[in-house]
Amino acid sequence: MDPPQMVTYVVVPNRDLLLDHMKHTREFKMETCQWLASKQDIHNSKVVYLALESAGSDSFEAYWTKNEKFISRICFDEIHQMLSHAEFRPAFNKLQRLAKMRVPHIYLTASLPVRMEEHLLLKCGLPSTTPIIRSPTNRTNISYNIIRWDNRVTTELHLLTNLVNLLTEHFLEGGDIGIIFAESKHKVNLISKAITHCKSHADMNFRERAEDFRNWSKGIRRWIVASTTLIHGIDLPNVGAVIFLGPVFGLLNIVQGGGRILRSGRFGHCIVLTESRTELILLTGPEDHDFDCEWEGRKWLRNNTVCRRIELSRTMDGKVKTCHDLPGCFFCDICKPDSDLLTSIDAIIKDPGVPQEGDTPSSSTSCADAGSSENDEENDRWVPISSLTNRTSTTDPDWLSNADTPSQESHPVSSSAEVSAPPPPPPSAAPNALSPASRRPAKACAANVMTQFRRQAVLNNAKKAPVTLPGDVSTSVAYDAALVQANEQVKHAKVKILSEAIQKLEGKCPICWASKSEIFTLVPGVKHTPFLACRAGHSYVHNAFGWIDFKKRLKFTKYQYCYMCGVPQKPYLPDGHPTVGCTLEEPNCPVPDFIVLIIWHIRQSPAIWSQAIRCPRFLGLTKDIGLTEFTAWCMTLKDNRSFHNAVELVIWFLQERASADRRSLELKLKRSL
DNA sequence: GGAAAGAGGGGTCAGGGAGA
DNA sequence: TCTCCCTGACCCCTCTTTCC
Repeated sequence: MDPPQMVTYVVVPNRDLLLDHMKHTREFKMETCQWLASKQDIHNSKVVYLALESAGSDSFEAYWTKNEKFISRICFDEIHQMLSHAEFRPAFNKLQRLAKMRVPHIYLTASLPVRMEEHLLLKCGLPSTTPIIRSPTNRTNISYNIIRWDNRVTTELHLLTNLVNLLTEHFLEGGDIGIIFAESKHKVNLISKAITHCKSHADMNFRERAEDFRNWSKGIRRWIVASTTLIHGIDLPNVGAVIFLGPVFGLLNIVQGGGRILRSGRFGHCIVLTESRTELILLTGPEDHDFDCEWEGRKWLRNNTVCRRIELSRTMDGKVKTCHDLPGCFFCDICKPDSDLLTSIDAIIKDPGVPQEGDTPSSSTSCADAGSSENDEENDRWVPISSLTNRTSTTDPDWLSNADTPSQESHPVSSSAEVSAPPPPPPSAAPNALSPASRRPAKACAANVMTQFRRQAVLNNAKKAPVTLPGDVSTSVAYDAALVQANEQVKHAKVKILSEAIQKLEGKCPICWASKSEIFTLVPGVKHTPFLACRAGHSYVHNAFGWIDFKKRLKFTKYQYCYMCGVPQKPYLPDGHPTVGCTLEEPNCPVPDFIVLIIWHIRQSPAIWSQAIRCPRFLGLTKDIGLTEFTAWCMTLKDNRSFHNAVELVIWFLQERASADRRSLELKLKRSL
């Protein structure tokens, strides 16, 4: 009898991509299949694909627990979606449970901005020492262009019609096809009806969507208009141009969508249309939860002076590259403002011609103005200004101050400045496996691959290509699996402290308990305003309502913390707290606003606050920290054995309080004796 | 057997209005 | 003026169940 063969499992988050992978695998004469909860027999397959929902299911956990010794590795494709898509696709949050599998894990992505590496490791439940191997994401065959148009001169739909015609007739080769990306399904429908007659978004039924995709990919329809659904995984060799209508939720989508262009290596155009009389608000800096790189996208669109590739390469690779740095590069609109494409587009913008009937659905000035509710949303994202911006004359002080760029001239200069990526460790300096210093982005390797192979082997071989799986991975893999379990134990110990507090304070006022040591029982129907009622008798209560604003600013990871009280949910659900599930009924949270109220109490009590900022567990807390910074600190996740800092601070307070109560009791006992 | 609906996992945000 | 409450919209997916 033949021994059972070892199998590679690959988790793929998109159905189209999964089917595409299976097709390619079969082309290599390899047996493959899709694993489903309802169809677990994999026959002789050596590579087995799973949908995201299947990978996070209880059925698959039971399956791999039973078959772990026959699993050679598990791979995760397009893993950056773990950050950007987890909010609306909760199945991503369930992938963490797979970190316990004692097999090598390989995480693949071509679109992970450097500032998100730590976030991704935390989200995947991986140790911070996990080696990351990167290669540059520069696509020299793509020309990036931002086209500003004036809604007093033409309409978005009319401009788009002209642009599509121009590209089709003069810039696309015979079999080439193009994509238009829009932010809303409404807009997709509108443009499809008026221009492309071919579309793709999630609300279409499977057959209609597949048919439109087939017509487009075969060139029967030269253009398709799509929501961001088509941004991932479309691997066609003949996409010659991509048009974005606005920033499309962030720079990451522009990189991803632009990446669809001519995978065969020929030159292609990436064009972003932006209305010239609107300005994108630029906040002070990227926020931790901005996983779509919306901030970088706005910064990129505001730029009128320096090479488009600077922000792209800085965001994605942490290294600044311009068109002039890359041999054989297809120049962007800043580096070659007199290209044939830009000259032709300028002519369209200055003299758009008479809009034809059907070009625009109403007398409004753009697709977004078609009288839809989406318009309101778009207005929220775009703030009109009176002055026109100009490609060559505008100097954006914010851009310049943040640019780290070698020049403020209107044209880029060659630069090899490396902004943030630290140098790799010398081969001789073998770092401690647990030391943060051991995690260094390795230099270019065979592919954009993140691996969890043996650390030393990867670090030593980081510059060699291709990466090969070392023969003996068991020690490292077992170590990582054990680390995951140890982290879980630490978190469960913390949950026990929360459980005791919740059971004690159910239906009670936590502020009365925290500030006066009195257990005040809340009566249904009788209002007990926290802080105000708790300090009854005081003439004035400082910051009695500030906690409400603080509460609105706090944003914990969705579905992982109770939205009413802030305590963790499964698998770290405290005893006495129900699972906050998907029901029509209001969840019966026993301690509403528990975390936020206790945090506010800590911050407003000088003695406790000074104790907290001295605590070595809370690095980053300072005496005069502002509310914005404090809120950001509260939402920060330190490591895999911690909850968000807010929860950690409350747990610390509960521990301190228990110690004080214990000491007080002992003192009373001594006195009574 | 195929198409459509529901579930998953549970909010967030903005805008408007009422009441203190 | 501030706080609280209500309403409606929210791009991006896949699997399972129900209905015809």
